[in-house]
Amino acid sequence: MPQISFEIVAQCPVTGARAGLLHTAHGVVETPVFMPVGTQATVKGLTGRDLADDLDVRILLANTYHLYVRPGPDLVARMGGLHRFMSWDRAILTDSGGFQVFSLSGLRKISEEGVVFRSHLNGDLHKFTPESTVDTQLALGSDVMMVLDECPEYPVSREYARESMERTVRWARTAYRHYLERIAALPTRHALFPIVQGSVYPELRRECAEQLLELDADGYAIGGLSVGEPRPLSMEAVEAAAPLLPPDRPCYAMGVGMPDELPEYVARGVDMMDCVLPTRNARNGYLFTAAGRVIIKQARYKDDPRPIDESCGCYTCSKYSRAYLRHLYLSGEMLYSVLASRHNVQRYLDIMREIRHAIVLGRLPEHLKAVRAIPVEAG
RNA sequence: GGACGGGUGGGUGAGUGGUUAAUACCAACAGACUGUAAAUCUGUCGCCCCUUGGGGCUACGGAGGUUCGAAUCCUCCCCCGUCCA
Repeated sequence: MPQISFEIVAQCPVTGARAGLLHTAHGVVETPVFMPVGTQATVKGLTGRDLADDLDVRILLANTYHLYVRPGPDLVARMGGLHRFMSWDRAILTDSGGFQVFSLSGLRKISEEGVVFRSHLNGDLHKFTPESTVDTQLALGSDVMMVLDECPEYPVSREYARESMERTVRWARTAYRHYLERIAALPTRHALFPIVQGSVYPELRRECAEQLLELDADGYAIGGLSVGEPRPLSMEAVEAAAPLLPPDRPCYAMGVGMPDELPEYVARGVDMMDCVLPTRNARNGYLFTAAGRVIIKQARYKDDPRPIDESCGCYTCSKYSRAYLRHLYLSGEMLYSVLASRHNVQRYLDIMREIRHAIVLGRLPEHLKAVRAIPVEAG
């Protein structure tokens, strides 16, 4: 019995891109969707009011590894689960910690049973297994859980990519078996997505996708993207895997991407994405607009009275000038991060709404053509 | 008037004979960031020239001097601070 369901409302006849509705235990999500990243049970700089009432975010992402090492799944469970703990009653997807296998590579050791981590906070040793990460995510109360995977770096040899991919498939089977046992006894609904790996090798991607199909999961993810590889190779990896995944289930491209990449992934069959870029780049002075980037610290914006993006309806753009935001940035004021993050997340959500709208109207090819013409630098 | 202390590149401030166009931090300017060890990190930062690497010029309050060589030592002068008259 499905834990979440996916309803396709429109499909692009040219690309096959879909507009859909993802029904979760915590509400309905319009797809294609961008999920803001709230690693530590918070989207940095944004309140629940910003996210829900203002930006109308329907699903966000949290991280199992980070919440595991602090404050710990037991505490979160005691506080009523992650939704109640962070006061977010909409959907939550949790990453398994698989990405940390990659990003904290100096602090971990991979074996067949799982990964042994050294906590980046205090050096304590922790072991993550396919089963334990399911349990941890269930303790958090995640709506969409991810299997533990290994996200290999780039470049990686074909040999290691295969070895790693095959281990990820074995982990996914183990996790799934455990998951099915656990949810049978639960009244709540939690999906578990396997993750397609295989680095930049299309045949490994295909092989991985085919093997994961046997799990008959509610949705599938494509991982290992944007780990340093040239963008065309990311696209190739998705092109290899996405067509093999079940057409009636959501496809989630993990950890992507830049604004110009989002429609490209959707056009290749992706329904869900997440990325730290809108929030991290906001804090680092890099703002996204419909007309290209604005690096707010640049001297050219010193006395620019315009909003970040004249076509944006967000709170920041309705109230504040580039000159003011630049001043806040250079002064190191925390309000800068708040206002910039709100704008960048708005931009990402708008990008997804525009894509969805284009699919529903049957105009995705025209939309793709238009967005490909957006310059790098805003005026 | 006297006694100390001090004057260094946009700022603060190291450096007390060569390896110093001069540490570091700040500012300024530019860049990176993709399932967040990130409110982080990197580069440039006297002028001119040959587009690697290098060459030339000007620089540590001012003027002289000692020395193969001075931001660094000596002399005088000018400023600033503290203290004593």
